[in-house]
Amino acid sequence: MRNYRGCAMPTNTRLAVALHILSGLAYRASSGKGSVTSAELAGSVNTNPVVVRRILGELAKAGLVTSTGGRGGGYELARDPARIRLDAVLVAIEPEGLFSVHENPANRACTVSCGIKPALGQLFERADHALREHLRGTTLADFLRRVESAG
Amino acid sequence: MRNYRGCAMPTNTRLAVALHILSGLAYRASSGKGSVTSAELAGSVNTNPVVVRRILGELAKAGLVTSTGGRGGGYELARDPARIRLDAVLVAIEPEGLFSVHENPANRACTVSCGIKPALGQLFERADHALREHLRGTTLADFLRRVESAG
DNA sequence: TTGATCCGTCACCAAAACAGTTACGACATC
DNA sequence: GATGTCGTAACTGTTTTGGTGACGGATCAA
Repeated sequence: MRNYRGCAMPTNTRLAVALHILSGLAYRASSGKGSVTSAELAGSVNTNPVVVRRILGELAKAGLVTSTGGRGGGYELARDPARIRLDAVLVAIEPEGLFSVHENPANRACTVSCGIKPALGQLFERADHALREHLRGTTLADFLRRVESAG
Repeated sequence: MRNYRGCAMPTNTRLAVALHILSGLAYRASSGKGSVTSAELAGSVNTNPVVVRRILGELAKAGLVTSTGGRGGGYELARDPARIRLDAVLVAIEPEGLFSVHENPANRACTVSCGIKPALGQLFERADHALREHLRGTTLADFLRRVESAG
């Protein structure tokens, strides 16, 4: 599908890249190896190490990964892949939720205009919650198994 | 929250505007009046009539509204608000789903890189489905009641 | 101590999408 | 025919994203 400007949809690939990175870390952890550098991960994702480090920075802030600097340094999962639920990844990457209410000031003469914002806020909050609940049912270990069986 | 560039999140307001517009049409329908012009709706949303018409074009393609040109023309709901489920609105506005897989070519030497795309595709498809199922539980009539009680 | 890595972050660029605006043709109604 | 409305094109400005180079600071090995 194309939008009215004839361009493809936007939709971030940042969640996809985050899951790719985390799968790489989980895969490496299952092999018993130590930390992984941003350059190695960038080679797997086929992008630039800085892009990988930016996303890893958000995952680190959320407590999902840890990093060590210097020679032999890199990134590791902060805990076992079976204890990382995918809703935590979504929250780390998109902390504000997926939908947003328009900021346009309300037209005081219009009933709909005056009531729309709280109604939308409640609707979007519940929709985000439903999405997170769904993702909560899958762990990173589950996801890695699907990646390995798909390859 | 702010992202790495210090800017606010993106996230379309197009779904919010679409629900605002549809609420306006449903509200007018409940008053027994006829069609509503894009200029009237733009006054409620506080935006430009062309922005409203663009979104209404997508809703019309999805069969949710109809339009009539010429003097006295405008937009009307295609069916009763109690028979419009909000998942249909999401599909009309975001037909490709909310998430997308990165297009970077796979690194053949990497197990994760080779298996990530089908795994992400399946995960995102199921997440979108869960979200649509949630929205399916609310009709435009339900939503309008919340708008009216919130005002 | 020195050097080699590696993270963390900044600055910059190009591509893409959205919101807003003006304009104009097509069409229906009066 | 005049009026009013949709449908759409073109353009601008703002914002986000992805990609790239650069550099300081931290860490580790020799």
